[in-house]
Amino acid sequence: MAYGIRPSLPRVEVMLYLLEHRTHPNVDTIYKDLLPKIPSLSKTTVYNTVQRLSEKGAILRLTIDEKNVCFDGISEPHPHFLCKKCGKIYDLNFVPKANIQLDFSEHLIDEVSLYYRGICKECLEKMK
Amino acid sequence: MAYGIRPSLPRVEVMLYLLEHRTHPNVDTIYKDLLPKIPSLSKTTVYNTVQRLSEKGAILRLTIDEKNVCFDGISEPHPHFLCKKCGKIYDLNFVPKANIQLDFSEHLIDEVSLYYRGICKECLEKMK
DNA sequence: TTCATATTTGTAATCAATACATTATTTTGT
DNA sequence: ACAAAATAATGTATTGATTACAAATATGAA
Ligand SMILES: [Mn+2]
Ligand SMILES: [Mn+2]
Ligand SMILES: [Zn+2]
Ligand SMILES: [Zn+2]
Repeated sequence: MAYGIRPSLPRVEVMLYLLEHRTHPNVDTIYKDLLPKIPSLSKTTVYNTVQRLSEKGAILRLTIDEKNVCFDGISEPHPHFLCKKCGKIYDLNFVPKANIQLDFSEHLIDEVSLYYRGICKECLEKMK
Repeated sequence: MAYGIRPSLPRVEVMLYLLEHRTHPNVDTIYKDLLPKIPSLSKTTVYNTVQRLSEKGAILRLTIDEKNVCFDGISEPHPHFLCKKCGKIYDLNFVPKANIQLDFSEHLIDEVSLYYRGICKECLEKMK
């Protein structure tokens, strides 16, 4: 599987799930969706797996939703938008320029998250 | 208190606490620190208060720490840094330029968060 | 095969956050 | 000032995401 992770069945399936479902799901959603395919799967394994995958840099861990952590199979940093109405998380496909300005704080930075919140296009149209 | 919030004792004290303690505390910390001064305070009141203050725009609600929500008495948006070693949250005092580029996604955006994570200056020095 | 290691599983525990009912305080109208 | 209504605070119970932990299973090297 690369990233120095042994490609067990749950790990491969979680990784594939995240690559195929670009919805930024949480652990519970991943678990429920994979259970039919892997009946022996336990939720703890999903927790273990996303933990491992994210610490190795294979997936992104999002804290945009304060209810629970969400995950993204695309590990290149990119901005996200959370709709406060429907709860969906969208990708925003531009590269934030802010990342570059970090020289003068002397912390060692290894992660950047850019989060936007508001009402999504779809919800706006329903409200008209 | 302005922001259309009736200035009850707990509300004033929570607001003052956040203005005086620039540590981005969570509810439990606010509660424990104010309890000696307001012995009747309940944690539910602190939850209610930060909820009210943040929805009125008087304080910032941070989701940088996946364990719990943290709060900031400075309500102007500014970037934050979380140290993965010691857990401290620092202000980064530059204005991110990324915010401006949001035209072409047609969502209605009312909140922007820019979060950095890594190892803070202090922890780096201890490790030497 | 055998042993050591890594992984998975299931259950129990933790703990932040919320729900809700009760009490207290403040405001409004008289 | 008084009564009624509205708002706020409190305490307890509950929810629900996440973690801890121990037992079972699978993997890989020797
Ligand atoms: Mn994404
Ligand atoms: Mn701050
Ligand atoms: Zn929406
Ligand atoms: Zn630190």
